[in-house]
Amino acid sequence: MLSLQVLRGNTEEVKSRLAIKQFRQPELVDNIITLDDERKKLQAEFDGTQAKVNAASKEIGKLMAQGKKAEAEEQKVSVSEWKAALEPLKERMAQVEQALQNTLVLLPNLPAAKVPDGKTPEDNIVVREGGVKPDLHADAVPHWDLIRKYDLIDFETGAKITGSGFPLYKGKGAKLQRALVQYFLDYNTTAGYTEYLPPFMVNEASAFATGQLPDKEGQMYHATEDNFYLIPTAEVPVTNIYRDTIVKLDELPIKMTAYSPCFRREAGSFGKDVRGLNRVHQFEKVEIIQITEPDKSHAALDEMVEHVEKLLQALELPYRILLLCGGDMGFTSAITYDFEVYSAAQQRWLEVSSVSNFESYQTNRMKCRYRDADGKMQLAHSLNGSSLALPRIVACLLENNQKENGIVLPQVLHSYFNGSKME
RNA sequence: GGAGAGAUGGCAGAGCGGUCGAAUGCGGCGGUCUUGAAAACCGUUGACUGUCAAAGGUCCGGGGGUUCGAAUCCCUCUCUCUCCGCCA
Repeated sequence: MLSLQVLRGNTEEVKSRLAIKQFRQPELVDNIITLDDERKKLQAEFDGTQAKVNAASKEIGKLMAQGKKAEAEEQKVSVSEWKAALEPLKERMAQVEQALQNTLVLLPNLPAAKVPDGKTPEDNIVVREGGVKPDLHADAVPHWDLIRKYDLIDFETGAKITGSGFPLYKGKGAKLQRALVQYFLDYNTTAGYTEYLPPFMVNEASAFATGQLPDKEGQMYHATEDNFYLIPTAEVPVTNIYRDTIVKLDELPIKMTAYSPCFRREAGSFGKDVRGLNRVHQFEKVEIIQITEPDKSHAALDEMVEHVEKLLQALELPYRILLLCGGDMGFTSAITYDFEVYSAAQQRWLEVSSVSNFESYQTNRMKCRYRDADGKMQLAHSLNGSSLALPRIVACLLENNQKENGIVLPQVLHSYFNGSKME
């Protein structure tokens, strides 16, 4: 969440930048400042009275030690009067504090300077394209037909076991998943990311810290009996490793990677968007996460973008990189690049990665700080990105590499797949 | 699931209801000494809030209670450890 210092210090700038994010309630910023003023006023009053109570209590202790009982009793009377006055103050403070927090979490992150103004995906900027769109043979078909042809995924049985959108990978389909996960993790660890295998359910505090709660409550599966949430991405458990911590300056940047299944309810989707692997409730993903010093986070973002780009190049897939406009960005992000690969048989671009800098939005919620060179406590910055989300990569690998007699995998996967072709 | 023990500063570990934000050790930082380092010695070393700066306030797992006063007593929740049960 945004810090009060920023809101108070740059009120008008905050409002205009929120507008780029298509946030329509600038009055909330003023409400927050009013509430904070109120909070400070109450706090000052409370503290003053509490100070008197504390002083008198010490005095009573001394008087008792000296045997001056009568004087002690006198003091006790004053203390109880002060304490009575404290009660309503305390209550009022709790209310104001609660209202302040509740409003504060409604504000999305501010967009970075580079972020283009815009409302819809059409306003996103294509930063660059790479790779070559393949010329498919005449009988080329979409991946859902290839999946059936080569018996890679049994959607129907997945639906029987659980429900629609829970694919059952099978045979070479399952093996390809494993190969991709393995390859992606190796690629990331080689680049200096430390590998983690996190819990796949998180508690409320973790879901709040990275911004899934309260904003995206309905998009997560919720195990109500234990109040755990199934993770929508490894970002949640992995970033939370550093919740409530003060990291040492020389530990930064922290680079982490993790494989996890991802669970998304995604209510309300339909049609061709959800066909085959385009959109599912459970999928596999390898994530990269960084925690950095504030003045280095934007360079880290560029580095992560390049990292993911090279991975797509290694997979020999046609891709493009989009800089998202204010209206299409996530709630918690300051700047986001989306990666899309071209699905040749569907003739459309599919999002396979999203790389974002959250600046101090998550770390402020998480209380993840470090001490800078001057010994001052500062909020770190957090970033993450997918490298990569599997289903759509698989869809494109299948579609783009289909030949009359099988699917030819890119070179880099041969050793992981223990073969070069699916027939 | 049952029984018991515990949760204190970066770590380890004291703490009689008052003078405890908290002994001590280690670690960290600064210094003396040294060509440099080690050792030794001296000093220093939690966070939040508030403020120009301070004063003041809050925090000893979370929440509640007793008391003029709680790290210390009571209740409750969570977590950790040990033993038993169950089990991949």
